[in-house]
Amino acid sequence: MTTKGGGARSKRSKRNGASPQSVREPRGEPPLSLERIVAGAVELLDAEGLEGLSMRRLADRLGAGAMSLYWHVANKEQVFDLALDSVLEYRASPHVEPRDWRGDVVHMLEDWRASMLRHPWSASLLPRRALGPNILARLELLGKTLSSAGVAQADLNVAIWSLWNHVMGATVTRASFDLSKDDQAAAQQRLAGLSGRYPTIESSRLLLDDDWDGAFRKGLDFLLDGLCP
Amino acid sequence: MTTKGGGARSKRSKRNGASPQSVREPRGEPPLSLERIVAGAVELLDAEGLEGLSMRRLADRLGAGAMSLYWHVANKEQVFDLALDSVLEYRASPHVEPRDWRGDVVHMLEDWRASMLRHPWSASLLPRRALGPNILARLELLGKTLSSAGVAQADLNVAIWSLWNHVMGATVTRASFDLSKDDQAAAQQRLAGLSGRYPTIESSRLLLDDDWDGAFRKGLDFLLDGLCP
DNA sequence: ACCTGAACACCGTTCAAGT
DNA sequence: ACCTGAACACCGTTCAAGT
Repeated sequence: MTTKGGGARSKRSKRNGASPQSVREPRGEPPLSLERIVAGAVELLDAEGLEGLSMRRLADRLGAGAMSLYWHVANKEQVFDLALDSVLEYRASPHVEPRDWRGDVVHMLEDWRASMLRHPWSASLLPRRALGPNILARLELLGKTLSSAGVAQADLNVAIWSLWNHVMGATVTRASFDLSKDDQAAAQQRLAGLSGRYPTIESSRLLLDDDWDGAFRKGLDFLLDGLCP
Repeated sequence: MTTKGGGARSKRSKRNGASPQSVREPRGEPPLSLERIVAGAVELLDAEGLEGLSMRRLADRLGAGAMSLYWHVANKEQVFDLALDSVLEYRASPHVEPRDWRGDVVHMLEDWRASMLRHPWSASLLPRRALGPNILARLELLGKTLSSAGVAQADLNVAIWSLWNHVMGATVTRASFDLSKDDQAAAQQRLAGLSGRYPTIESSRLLLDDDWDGAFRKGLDFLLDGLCP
């Protein structure tokens, strides 16, 4: 009777007595495609976080038998990879004039960060073996912009990775700190309690500063200053 | 009989003599302290990676009953937090002269990165709610150095986080890419196959460039240039 | 071609019980 | 104070079998 938990969890469970299928849309069972799987995974991740995604729960949510996913997908890893890339699609603005390259870069990276913060699980997932097409497209656009802004070919990869690092580091840090404001306050408390062990970051209130957007933007400016003097 | 697997493992396997790992000290069972748990966790993580650490396997490795860990530790999360911090202890060099602050910062951050790369699992663990004493000590030292180098109080937190981001981003990226040289080559292959879809990063060989140390160092220099013009 | 349940080998954690 | 096994509610994945 292990299905009881899963069944109860899935929305609108009407006494699922002897129903052959888990409860799904009252009508029109959809056909279970790769797209539906990925979309469902993103929904589930948004709702329950990284830990909340299991193959069984995902299948249940899609109204499919527990093991049906494995026809469309090799394993759970792949579901993660696909969900991650799907969330990083970049809808570039029409963007007629290649005027302000610096503004372009800032905009691209702020959009990148914002996309990930909209799905906080993506942050801890990103530095991943599989770089999907959307991630590659973002890297390509970044590289192209930097290149046309005059970054030397020899410095290009370093510049790309440095900006990538800034986005990843800032996003991952923010996503994990944001989830626990209380812990944050507790940490600062602890700092204070240890009176004098960490005087600098205590007095700068490093752990309480929650202007993440500003810090991201200012840090990015510093980095771009160094990259393109 | 789901216990069969676990039972067979924990019964101090007398017959599977060739097992290099699960065998414990034949004599003198030690007393199972917090320190031993943390040390064992680090060993297990080093040997088997993030997925390889389970409470049961850890207990087995320590020669303890499966559930004994829970007397010393609240849950698995805490084991992760403790293992992570334990790996980030900073043995600062005596360091008499506060001469070259820039060199000091570079040294600190390279040590930080090296410590994490020695235990690749730590990279994907770090941006974590609990900042242990060793992590805080590193942040403190970094802040102090920057501050005494003349970074304005108003910019201090931004500077610290930017450098943190660089270390975290670079380390996580490197740790995950390093684990899959083949995938990396395959990715570049794929890039080439898509002829023209990603021309810039294809021609810069972004995915094949494996001078991680150099990229980290150069990116850090750019960042420091921007931070302290 | 697509989906399925049963089965296998695991998990983390609780708990009453042992010493 | 410290440790234990059994039990509970889960996992990912394989596989023979269904349609």
